[in-house]
Amino acid sequence: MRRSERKKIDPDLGILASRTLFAFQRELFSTIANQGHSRIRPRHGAILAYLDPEGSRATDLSAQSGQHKQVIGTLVDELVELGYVERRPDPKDRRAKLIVPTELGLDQMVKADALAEQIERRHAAKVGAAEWATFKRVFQSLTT
Amino acid sequence: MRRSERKKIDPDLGILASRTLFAFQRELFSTIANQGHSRIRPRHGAILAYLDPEGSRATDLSAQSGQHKQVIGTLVDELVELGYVERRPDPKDRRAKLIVPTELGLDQMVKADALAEQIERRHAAKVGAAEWATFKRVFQSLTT
DNA sequence: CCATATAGTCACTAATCTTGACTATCAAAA
DNA sequence: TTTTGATAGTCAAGATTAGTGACTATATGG
Repeated sequence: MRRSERKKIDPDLGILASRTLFAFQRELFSTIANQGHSRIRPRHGAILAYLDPEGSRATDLSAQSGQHKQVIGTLVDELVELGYVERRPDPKDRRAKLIVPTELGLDQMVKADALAEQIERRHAAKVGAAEWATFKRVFQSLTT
Repeated sequence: MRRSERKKIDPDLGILASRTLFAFQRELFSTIANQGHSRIRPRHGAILAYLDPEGSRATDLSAQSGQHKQVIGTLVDELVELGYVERRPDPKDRRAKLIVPTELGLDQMVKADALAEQIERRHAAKVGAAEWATFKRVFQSLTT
């Protein structure tokens, strides 16, 4: 059997992960674009996916998303520009700033979370609840 | 519970996929760098992961990797430069060219495949063979 | 021979990632 | 209190990666 064929029948973890990631992003961002959030790109997910409604620090977002602090800074600039978040001084640490979602940001976050859940429910319905539970448990254990 | 905490306990599919992908790429490419292939970057995986030892067409690589033809062209240029592949006319179609791995390219492909398998075996050993089998089956079904 | 589709490349633009250095502030030891 | 080392965020620059439209050569089916 040719190598490319073997890869098609039994794709490795990297191939599966990248396909899943890109399909997920495509669906989520194209759907959410139709719900009033057409200006944001998958990129901005690094912020919005982890942001707390009460506000988060850039450093925490950096650690959670795995992006460099520099990248977080740029993305926050863009999201401020687009009206999704604002920067406020952190009362607990004068070095730090809190990234706080605006109304618009909160709306995006709620909708994105709902969409993610909906996508997962669809997969779960397709493969069965038990299999899905196993899948997610194993998946999560890989990244720890 | 804070949103960021919830995301940590029960990360969505996108978060899991991106973590898995990046961890996999990091490990594979840093290990393979120590095995004599330090010049190639994860990016080149789009070619090398799908390349047939007998040679593949740019169009097929483009379809399999999901990259634009233009990107494939650039990556092939680089891999030619680095001595991993060469372009040969396709005897079956004079418009097309076959991207054929050199000795060096074949060596990388064999090692990369072995490493991917090794990473998966490690995960399988950790979670148990049955769970791993279910995991991979469900994972694969997501992308079809 | 002709019309239409396909393989690959060129040229260009936009987006994204990575690094190193720098200022302000913190936290804790001397 | 002062010093020392770490941390938060930003600036600036460069390297890497992604996306588009147009173009040439060849193929395929009438």
